[in-house]
Amino acid sequence: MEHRIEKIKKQLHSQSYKLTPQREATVRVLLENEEDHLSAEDVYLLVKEKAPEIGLATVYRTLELLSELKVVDKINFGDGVSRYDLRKEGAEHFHHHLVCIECGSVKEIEEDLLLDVEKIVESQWGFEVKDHRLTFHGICRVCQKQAVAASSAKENKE
Amino acid sequence: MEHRIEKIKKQLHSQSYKLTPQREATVRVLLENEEDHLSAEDVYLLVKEKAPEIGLATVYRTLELLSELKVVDKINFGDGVSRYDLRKEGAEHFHHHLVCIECGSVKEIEEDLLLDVEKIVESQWGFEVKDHRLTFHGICRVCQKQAVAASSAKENKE
DNA sequence: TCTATTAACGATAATCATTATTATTTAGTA
DNA sequence: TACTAAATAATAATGATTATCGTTAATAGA
Repeated sequence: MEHRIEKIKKQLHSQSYKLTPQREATVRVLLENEEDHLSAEDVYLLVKEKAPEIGLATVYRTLELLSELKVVDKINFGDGVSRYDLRKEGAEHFHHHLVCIECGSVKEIEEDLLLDVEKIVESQWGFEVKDHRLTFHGICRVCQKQAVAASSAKENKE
Repeated sequence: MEHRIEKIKKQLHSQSYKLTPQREATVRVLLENEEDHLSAEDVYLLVKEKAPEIGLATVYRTLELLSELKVVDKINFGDGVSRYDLRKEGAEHFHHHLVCIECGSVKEIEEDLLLDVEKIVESQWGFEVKDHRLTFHGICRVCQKQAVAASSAKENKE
């Protein structure tokens, strides 16, 4: 964890930004909740637990800054809120998401599945790909099992 | 065009919705601007040209309805506005987008490039894919050429 | 060390897209 | 023709995000 904070600190310094206590607190919250997809409000509330004097605007400013530096990715699942996701160490690309339309869960895929597709896009459309966003909507493993269980229960009943 | 409106009318009727004049005007605007990625506000202004009495809320409601019926897809390019895109006839999936980070242009790709990737997701993550959203960010053909032209001009100057 | 300069901050007002409300209109039907 | 429910227009309300502005903290030079 400290190692990653050091790294982010260097990234900030390289663009002559500072890692202020507020920014550090925000980054720590992101690191501690890496699995989640926090909204700015979520981050604000979590940071407030440790540093109650922080302002919401600062959280927004920090997230925006981290987003520009590609430390976090700003994503939007269509619910009207932006969510912020730490980019994994060394990852060049945005990771992919699996959004379950039943339970709303979001799972991440680290593997880059788009290398071949990007080659096609570059050769066929002459488009130089810099980054991508890929989200699948569907039914997660858990909900599939529940659906099966529910339908067999119904059969027994009938 | 009339053919496609008829089809949408049937889709509405099948769920016992009506194709009111306001809804029809909205659909026509979408059909006439199929290449663009209009925001609700954009649609509203265009519809207003033909049917000035329409209200913004009605446009929102109509777009939401068409979105539920999968007639249009609601997309978000991260600029804080939802955009609405007619789904092509017979298309089962959302089409892909190429967003240029230089000039902001958005190009569509009709071909489904994700069939293989979806198979991997289904087999490896047990996730039943229903739909997808794929956007590439990068530099379009035009901007690439301009960059080349600009750098060679610079060389000549030096 | 002291002061000037600037970045960063907190509080809060402003903005803007979207949604909710409500009274009215329309279409279909008995 | 009158009844009922859906759909609408106008507008108020909401909620996320951004801008403003006075204050604070960090840094650099005298």
